[in-house]
Amino acid sequence: MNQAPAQEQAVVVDLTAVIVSIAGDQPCVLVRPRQGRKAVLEALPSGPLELRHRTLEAGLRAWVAAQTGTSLGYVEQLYTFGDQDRAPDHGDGSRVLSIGYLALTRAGKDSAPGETVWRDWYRHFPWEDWRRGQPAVLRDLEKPLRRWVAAAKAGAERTSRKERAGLAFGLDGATWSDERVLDRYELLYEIGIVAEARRGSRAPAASPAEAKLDGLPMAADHRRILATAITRLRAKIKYRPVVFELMPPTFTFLQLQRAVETLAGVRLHKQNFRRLVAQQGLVEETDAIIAGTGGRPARELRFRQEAILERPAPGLRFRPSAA
Amino acid sequence: MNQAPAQEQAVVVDLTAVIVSIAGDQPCVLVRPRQGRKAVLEALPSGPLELRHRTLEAGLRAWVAAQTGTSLGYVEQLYTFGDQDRAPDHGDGSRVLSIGYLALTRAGKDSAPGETVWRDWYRHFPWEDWRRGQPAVLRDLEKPLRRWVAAAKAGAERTSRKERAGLAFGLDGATWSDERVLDRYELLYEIGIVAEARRGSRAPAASPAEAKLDGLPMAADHRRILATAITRLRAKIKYRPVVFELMPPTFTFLQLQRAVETLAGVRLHKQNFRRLVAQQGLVEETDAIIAGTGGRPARELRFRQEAILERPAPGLRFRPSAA
DNA sequence: TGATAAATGCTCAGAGTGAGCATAAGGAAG
DNA sequence: CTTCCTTATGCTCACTCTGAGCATTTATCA
Repeated sequence: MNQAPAQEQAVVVDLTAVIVSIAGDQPCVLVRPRQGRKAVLEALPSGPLELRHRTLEAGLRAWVAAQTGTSLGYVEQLYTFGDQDRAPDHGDGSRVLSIGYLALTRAGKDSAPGETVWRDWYRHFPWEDWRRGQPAVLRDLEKPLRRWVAAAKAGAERTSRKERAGLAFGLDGATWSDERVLDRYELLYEIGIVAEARRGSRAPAASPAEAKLDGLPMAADHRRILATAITRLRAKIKYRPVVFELMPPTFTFLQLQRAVETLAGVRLHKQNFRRLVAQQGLVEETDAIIAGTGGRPARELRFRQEAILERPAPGLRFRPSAA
Repeated sequence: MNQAPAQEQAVVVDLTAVIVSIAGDQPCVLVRPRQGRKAVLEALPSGPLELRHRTLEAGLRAWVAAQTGTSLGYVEQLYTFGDQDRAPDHGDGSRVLSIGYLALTRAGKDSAPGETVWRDWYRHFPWEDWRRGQPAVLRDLEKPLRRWVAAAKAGAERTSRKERAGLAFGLDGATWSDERVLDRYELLYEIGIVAEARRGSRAPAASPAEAKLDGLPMAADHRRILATAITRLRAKIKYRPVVFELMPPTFTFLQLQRAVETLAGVRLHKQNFRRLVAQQGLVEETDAIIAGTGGRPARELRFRQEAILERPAPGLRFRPSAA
């Protein structure tokens, strides 16, 4: 039992981290430039699972600290990726599993530890940012989406494609859901719009028109992992007070609202957001007042730690607003 | 790069399946008896990841089909478990990762494929079934829980323990949440009530009184994986129509309600459940009427497949009722 | 000093939800 | 056949939650 049987080849386990912070109005993710086949691509920090780490999460924290100098606060396992044809290629025929993690930190844009840099995640998902109304790309994506639907022969398959595309991208009267980030990315991958889908020369190269629709690609399947992370985070802020992991110790209502909007990619109704946060008891006022907000000074707030334990689901169950 | 460096020892990846079905009023999970050190324990079906499987899920489906004769319908990845001190011991010092999966099937209790058997999951979690009111074990668990709280020195630690125990088990005015299955199990593990916690002779053996409090243990960390699965499933039925994966093609409102109650371990208000399901458009009436329900005959229903695609979150957002 | 922007307070209509009353329609007991 | 029990179904009502938007207050800036 000590010797692996011949057919058991090496399985390599990578821990891959999506480390998120907010800088101004940008949701940032920590990436490391990596030389790809043709160009320099951005890669998520990742490292091998080592046996000395007693838990997976401890392993992740250890090498993130070593590699990027960042000490992680909130960490959550996302998903284990193991598709053979989408895994990073180590060139030796071994099977690679990536265990994806989501981590939240307050570290700002200025601190760019090691070779890493903070990048706005919407560069990789330009269709996900609705804060200034419907993104321009989205209008252009509609055509290839409909073409893909029409390409199926009429019947069940076409119906299914139509519903899938409609649901993911809010076509045909469906409403846009901020949480379907992964659905949308996977659909674009399947259609072949996303550059990663064409790597194994599985699909034809993008036409120049199509290339413009795609966001910035990432190394290996890292954009998929990032999509998974955004999906999870957007869902989670609605029922757990995780935004506060990204906030400074004190803040104003509007700053908190902007943080949520930044992550969710939507605008919220100011008074209702305020009411929601206040009545959930998630924050308490300090005795300070913050001036220079561009208008009437705001009360300074801080997160009430106790809130985590009080309510069953103390998140911010906001909904996008029209304005 | 072909040869693994010396410090890279073998990582073995197991796929572990929590296969759930409903038989009568029991939520069943497929288990296989396995000889433990002292007694026969129940183990979840699991098998190694093989390289020929192009995706993890395909691998899971393949060996579940081979081993248990069951063809899985709904499958969802749960979590990857890798804690060194809680992993199954293969006896060769290798690192074992288990990727847990949740699978739902209609297969009934009678079909016991291979060496496997269907077992009521509440045997492993007797404190989770509130369908006939507060479970008796729960009253008895309160004492050791409070002792554990009191054992911490006064201050932050004790406060934290008090809040954690209260939140998980609904003590001190907190309300019981059907979704905290994993929290509760992990807390009992930490306290040492759960037999698995004492395996590595880490904690003293249970007093006879304490042993009665514990549910039936499972092999390795399988009870933890099962707890994770129940947690996920209980959460998911509230926002996705997954119950229907466990239902026969046609059913009545009450049967559907009983299925949800079985999974969630709580009683629901009949008329409101009915209204909820109906107005969500999750079901449609067939033209049949089912007699012999013990009262007035019921309309026969079937799941509306289209419902999956219509609403953003077409689950059953029920809440426990008093009656 | 007036315009503008932000902070805060409050109202109001509607949808959604918990509880429970009331009626209908089978089956079993007498 | 009548009565009682059980489940199926319909409907009401009080309340809470939420989306929207009006109104005021208090800074900053031209």
